[in-house]
Amino acid sequence: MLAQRAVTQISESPLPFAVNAKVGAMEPSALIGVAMSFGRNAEIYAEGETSGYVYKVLSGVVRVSKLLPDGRRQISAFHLPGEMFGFEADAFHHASAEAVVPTKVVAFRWDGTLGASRQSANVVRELLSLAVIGLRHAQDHLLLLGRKNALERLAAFLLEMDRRAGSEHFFDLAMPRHDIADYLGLTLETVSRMFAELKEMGAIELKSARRVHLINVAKLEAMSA
Amino acid sequence: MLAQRAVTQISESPLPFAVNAKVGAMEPSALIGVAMSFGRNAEIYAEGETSGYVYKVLSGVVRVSKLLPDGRRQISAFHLPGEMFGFEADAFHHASAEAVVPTKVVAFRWDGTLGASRQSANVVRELLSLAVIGLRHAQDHLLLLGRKNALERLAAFLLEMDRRAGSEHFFDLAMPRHDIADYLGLTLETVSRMFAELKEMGAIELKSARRVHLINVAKLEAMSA
DNA sequence: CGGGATATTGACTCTTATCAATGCCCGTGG
DNA sequence: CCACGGGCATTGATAAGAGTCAATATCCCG
Repeated sequence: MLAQRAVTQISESPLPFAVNAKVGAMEPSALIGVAMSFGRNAEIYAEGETSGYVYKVLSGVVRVSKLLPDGRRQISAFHLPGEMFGFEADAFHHASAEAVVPTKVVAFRWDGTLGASRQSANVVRELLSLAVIGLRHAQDHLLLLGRKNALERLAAFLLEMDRRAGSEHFFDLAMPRHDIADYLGLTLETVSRMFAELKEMGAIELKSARRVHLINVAKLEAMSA
Repeated sequence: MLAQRAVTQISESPLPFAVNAKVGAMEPSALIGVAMSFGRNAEIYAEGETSGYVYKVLSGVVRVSKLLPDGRRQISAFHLPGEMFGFEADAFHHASAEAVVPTKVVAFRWDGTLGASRQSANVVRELLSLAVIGLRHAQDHLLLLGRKNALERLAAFLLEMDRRAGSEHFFDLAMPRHDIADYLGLTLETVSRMFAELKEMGAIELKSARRVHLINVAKLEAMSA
């Protein structure tokens, strides 16, 4: 259960550097970033910890999750290179973030409570745009968790991953079945069975457990509800 | 099924007025607002419609929801007086908003895509703060929908409503069982059964179906997981 | 090539959904 | 003032979907 936590937290090269390594579209260009590396399953920040930074993924994949006291976990999002995460309204993290695979991020100092115009207006505008996009993703995911069945959830997940990987209909999943299950609100066994079902229906093929080939995208879209 | 839609959309007094009717904490003080009234179940905006405004609740209750093609619905949030809703990253609404009870809102012109500094930096900062708070609520709700059982969901819902009503442990629910069910990802029958169970456990009392009295808050908190 | 983590598959259980009947409350009109 | 009617809520019986527990199977990685 806890084998997932605290493996290798390799915090590397805390060399402040001005931001010009543009990976995605948005860039808080007025902020100073610190590059950091994390090994597989390493914790980037934990729920309850004091915040003070926003993060941008340079390479790898990050999962943001919340835990119940008894260990049940819900992953709210996977973040791919170019995406930002870690926004908080107050001084504390209300979710935790971990590297799914070896991952590099840049941390930008950010005090959400900062009063006056200590930050450039453009940075704030960019962050607002990102936060609103995050809100939209969350609403979509609420619909998935609250109202879709297991097959619909997996179909939607595979389409989301495909789209974010470039819509080539052929991609590798960075995360294990357990993470997919915790993202989709299912058990890993059910996820596995739904993979089998999608295969039987001829909607997908699996080269290996992680290597996905979408055979019939239209069918997947129809069944993702 | 559709009896819920399009009852009375009373759009009243579209008199632009400078914002000084402070209802909540945040106020986009540089924006001009238009007051509007909506009857029970009236649509404030629909999914797919062009956006261009953010809204603030003056009185009443608003539900924001998304629908699947077959009619399954997920309510992502209920908004009470003082709260803002309707943020969009692009020109379209990705969810719909309706009045749960007769409701007054103020609509503020807002073009999220507005490039340069057409809006005051403070307004943007306030909206960012609100969006991040919305993100946090969404994460909590994802955990509820993905990982909590029916009883835990209802307990958490009642505690949320109590807190937002002033934590007097005695309040009226503005919404019917059907809306609670669609917020909690359950059926209305299950919601009703869980109310009965909470009563049997001595955690709550119901003066009527909508009038809730929290008898044992500690027990509710323990069981909301 | 071997071994541990990851994934699949099977048998069975349990929670919640579904379908259906009844009850309750409140506003309206006789 | 009381009876009626309609929306809303409760309760019951049964079914279905996903969870749980358990036994392999497979895939990397060293």
